Amino acid sequence: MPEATSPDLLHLRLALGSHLAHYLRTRLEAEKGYTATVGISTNKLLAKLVGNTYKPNSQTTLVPPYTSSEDDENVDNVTAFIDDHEVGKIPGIGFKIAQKLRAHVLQRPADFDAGLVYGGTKETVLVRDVRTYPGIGPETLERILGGPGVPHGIGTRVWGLLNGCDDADVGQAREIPRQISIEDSYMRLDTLEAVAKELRMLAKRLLERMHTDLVEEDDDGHDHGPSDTASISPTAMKRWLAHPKTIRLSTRPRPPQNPDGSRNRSFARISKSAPMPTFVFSLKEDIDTVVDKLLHETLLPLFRKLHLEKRGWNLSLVNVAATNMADAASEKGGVGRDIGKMFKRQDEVLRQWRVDEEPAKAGEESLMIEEHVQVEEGGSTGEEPWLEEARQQREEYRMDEPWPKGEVLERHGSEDFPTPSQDIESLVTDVWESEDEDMMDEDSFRCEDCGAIMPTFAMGAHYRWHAQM
DNA sequence: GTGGGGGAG
DNA sequence: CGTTCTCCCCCAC
Repeated sequence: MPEATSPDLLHLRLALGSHLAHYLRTRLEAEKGYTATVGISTNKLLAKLVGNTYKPNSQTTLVPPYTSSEDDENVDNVTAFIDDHEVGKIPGIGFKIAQKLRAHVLQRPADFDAGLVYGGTKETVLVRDVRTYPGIGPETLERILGGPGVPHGIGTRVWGLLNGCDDADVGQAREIPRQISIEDSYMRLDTLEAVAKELRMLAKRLLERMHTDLVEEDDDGHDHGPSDTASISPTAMKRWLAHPKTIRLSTRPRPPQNPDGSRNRSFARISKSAPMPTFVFSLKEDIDTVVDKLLHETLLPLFRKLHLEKRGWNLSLVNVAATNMADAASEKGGVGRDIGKMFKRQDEVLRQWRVDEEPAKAGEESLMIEEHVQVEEGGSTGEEPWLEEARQQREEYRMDEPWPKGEVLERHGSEDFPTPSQDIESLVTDVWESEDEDMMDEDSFRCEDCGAIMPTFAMGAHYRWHAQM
């Protein structure tokens, strides 16, 4: 991995990221009541992976060195960190790809699958095993993994992942999903009567979901539309935020029995789709009436197209989806999703299944931050030299601390903080200006002493820096 | 645009 | 920790 930045700048970015992460977690919990776990590194892959290190309500930073020269005895921490992961644990490498990679290094069909739970012979294939396998590289991987239907450049992509490289964007959450689907799995579903009954229930649940997710009830004449200057209409109006243009029915036929009587599970699905009938968008008609029409005019016909044989099938899963979201849905520059609303909706959905009233504990949302953090070898714990946990979970966040975890810096004195120079302020400004424009608006701060502009979360550290000069 | 593959959380 | 339920993106046709 080429060194894209100087060690000092890398250090600064990681420190900024750690700081921001702690600030965000602190405010999220104080203002919304949600705890969060964060990973901080230079890309999404690494941030995500390292975030798993310490799970509830904490944050972890992958510390430098991120690179090492070949004559260096010690490998860089990125490699050291990622090498010990089982291949299938890498985001972007799922079950299928992992099986192919295992088969390659094991030189056999990688049959291990079902359960070797008790065997103890865990032949887990690690990233290291694949990464160092003779002849391995982007081209070899492309050949192993590539094929019909496989995205081009998969070899290069996976090779990057195995080496801790990932250029995937960290995107904004959409406020309207591209698809809404409801599904159920079954131990046995092989009669048309039963199917009709299930389809009715799925259709009803889908309609309900469409209403809670896609219908906005602006009870107040608030600022929803582009121009609502004279909209004094407290008319508790409801309106669709998006219209799914397509409805899709998919099933998962239970795979036929093997000769030897074994069950080779398959997840293969088949599907048929049709235009979404417009009557489902009626906000006046009774739900059950709409469900009935949808069932008989759309879903049942779709099912017959999907399963031409009248019987003989046995479905293990049925799914009904509303897709192809029209207009408002495809807005790209959407702001972040309101996670409070997400949990609220989840709660509504879950409530109907909840038998007793457990103390509805707040969900934990995970954050992941690119850029930054701190470090250097050996934290105070010593066991994982490449990890530094910011663990002042119970402490209140203090703006005067330059780092979420002050002790790390103490060990190395001034080297841990950027050398004071006249460039540093523009450096900091550039960093976040170019990487997070949104923060400029409401969350920026200008130092009265030196004029540096920075996000407010960095204000405390900045003043400490002045004081320490 | 449709249907299937693969993956994330 | 494994399964279930969603949701997403890509590809070939």
